[in-house]
Amino acid sequence: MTAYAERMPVTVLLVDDEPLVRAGLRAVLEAQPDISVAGEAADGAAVIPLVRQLRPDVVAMDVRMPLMDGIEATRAVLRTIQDPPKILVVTTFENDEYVYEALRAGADGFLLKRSRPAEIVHAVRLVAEGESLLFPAAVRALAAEYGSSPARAAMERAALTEREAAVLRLMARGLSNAEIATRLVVGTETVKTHVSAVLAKLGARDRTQAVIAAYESGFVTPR
Amino acid sequence: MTAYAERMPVTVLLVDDEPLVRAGLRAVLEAQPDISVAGEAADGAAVIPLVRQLRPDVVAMDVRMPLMDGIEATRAVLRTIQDPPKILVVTTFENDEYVYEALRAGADGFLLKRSRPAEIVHAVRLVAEGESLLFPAAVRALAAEYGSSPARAAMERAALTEREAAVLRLMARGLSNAEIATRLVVGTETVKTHVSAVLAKLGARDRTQAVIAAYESGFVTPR
DNA sequence: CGACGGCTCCCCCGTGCGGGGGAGACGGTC
DNA sequence: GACCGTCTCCCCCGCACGGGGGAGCCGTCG
Repeated sequence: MTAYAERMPVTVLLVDDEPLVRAGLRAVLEAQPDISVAGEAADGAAVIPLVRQLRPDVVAMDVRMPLMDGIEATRAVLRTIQDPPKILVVTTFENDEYVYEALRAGADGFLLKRSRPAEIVHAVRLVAEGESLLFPAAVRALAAEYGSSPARAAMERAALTEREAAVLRLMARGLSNAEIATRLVVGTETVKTHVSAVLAKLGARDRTQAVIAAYESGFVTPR
Repeated sequence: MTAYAERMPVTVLLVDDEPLVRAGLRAVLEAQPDISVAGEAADGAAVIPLVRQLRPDVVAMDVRMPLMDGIEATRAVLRTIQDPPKILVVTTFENDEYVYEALRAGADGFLLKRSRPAEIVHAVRLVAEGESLLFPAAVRALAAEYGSSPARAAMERAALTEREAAVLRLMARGLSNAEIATRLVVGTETVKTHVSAVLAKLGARDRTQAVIAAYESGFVTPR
């Protein structure tokens, strides 16, 4: 179970007033073994203490929020926190005046909510590495240059393979081997192989212990 | 005990042009054992064949989509499909003219993207049961009556005895029946009795689902 | 008093689970 | 070319798990 957490995964704090968007970002990002969501906030006003506490590498920050918007929150983080996290501004609209405001305020990147999961993942990895993503075009260019399967390279260094992670996620939802097989459109024997691999890698004796490890490690999260 | 999957889970088709929203809805809905996402579509134009193929109970339909919008798609489904699925219109804005259009076109419900997960889940369950959700206020009222989180509500209704709770705690730490028996200084048959009671009360099919419910309800917590 | 619920233990029985082994196909790396 | 990792599928096999019964002991409560 020392799997992911050990090799310096990218930790992300999600800040968006819509739980659905947070859930989506979380689902997309947690699917990557080298990215983990450290926490969530529903408003910019809650960012400062959370950043202090969680020390995330990246903050995925919505622009429009009820109490404190993304611009104010970005300014507050950069002013208040020493060695601040990278700030990835998340927005709905292509040409959002607020986004440019946020970038002027010091945000490191720019991400459209309508982006494909691979692009979202890629954007998080890039800003974490210190790259700047100022325009959606840049995201696409970089994603294209990266190759057809962006996740592959990172996956190879991960403890769980892509397939094993998928199986673990379904295990953590309470699915039986047969149900997982149906869902993934493979045979039950294949699922058993993956389950055995997961158990071995997590040091779990049975699927219940594996699910516990998934919760304890943050691979899946309650709520 | 024929727990969740048996009792006719609600199947949902997600139709939204934004992958992030689909991922969010999927994450929220799949967290419920009695709800499963049958498929996804990125545009209203793809809905008809998918509905024919998947026969979902509910279609969660975005209003604004590039090729065919939710109104047109709703009309198309109701006109084309015999015994059509319930249509739950998903929208970003509180007062969206398009939503009323969609409702006039025959949609069964109305859901704001900014809704809390519990509300989303509740809305899906209700339209699946034939209820209509025409206004957000109705959703909130019902959600409020329902309680904070579905899993918690299930736990509260469960009313585990002291012994059953003790057994569940140990289950959630990965112990086998034999180990729990040793720990509690009782026979394994006794543990099995308690485990069965826990499964029945939580509506879980096996110990893994019980442990998941324990985490989701906050009965046990990570870390 | 009897009824009831919680805790304890017992039986039988089917099966899902997990370990062990092997194997073919594919895609990379060396 | 050989090699390795992943994904896929197959076999056998033992056992823990979970469902279905039943039963005795002990409290509380009407």
